[in-house]
Amino acid sequence: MEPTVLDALTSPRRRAILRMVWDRELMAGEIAAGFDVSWPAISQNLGVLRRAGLVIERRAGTRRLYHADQVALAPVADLLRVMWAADLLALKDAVEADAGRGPRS
Amino acid sequence: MEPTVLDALTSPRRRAILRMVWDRELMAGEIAAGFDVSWPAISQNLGVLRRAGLVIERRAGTRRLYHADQVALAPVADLLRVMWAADLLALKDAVEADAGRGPRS
DNA sequence: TCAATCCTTAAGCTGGCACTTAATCTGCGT
DNA sequence: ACGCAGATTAAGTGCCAGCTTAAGGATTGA
Repeated sequence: MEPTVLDALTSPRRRAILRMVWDRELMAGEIAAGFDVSWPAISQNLGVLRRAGLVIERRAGTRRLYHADQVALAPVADLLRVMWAADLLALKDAVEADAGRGPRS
Repeated sequence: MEPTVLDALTSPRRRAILRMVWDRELMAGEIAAGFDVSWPAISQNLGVLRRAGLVIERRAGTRRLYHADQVALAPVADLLRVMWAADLLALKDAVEADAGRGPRS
């Protein structure tokens, strides 16, 4: 029932979130502002990351602050670098495919 | 359109196939016999692995032989070890969840 | 060329996952 | 107590990856 580390990492969105909080602590709202999807969507993804043990939640008043758990992430740090590189390629491909709708080069 | 290395590795089934042909060459039929899904399902997964450049196909008569491309796999070998370990855990959890239907311990 | 074997490709179905909107919760200020 | 801001939880929708069955090559042997 609880999501595994791999479950959490298979989503590009969650990898992007993880990169945002890699070396700093951010409010849920700040994280959500970085994407053009709804707040609840980000909240749900944060929940997956938290239950998988990849991020740590800290409450401060009405706010919830998140940051990557470096210890838990150490074994998959290399994996993440590979995936982030792949994410950039996928983004590049998507942009080019979209440009394909316009004037052909 | 062509599947990426990561696309190929996200599927537990494909990781299992990859492990089968890690250090030996097997016929498509032999691989399919190792799973309780249909032949075409395995063939499709082999196609993904092949287009992603992770396995090499060799034709011998009417047969098609597959084996892992060690060179292409080298950069993600560690990743695979992590994923195979996770696969074992997932299997263990699945078995325990299934046992939960029967008599409680 | 005919049939048989081995395997892939085509077409359609389905479960799961990430998203949406709406409702709810929690802590703070007044 | 009340209202508001910050965020999660609940309920429902749509899409996609992987499966199924059925049809279609490719190669060998008679």
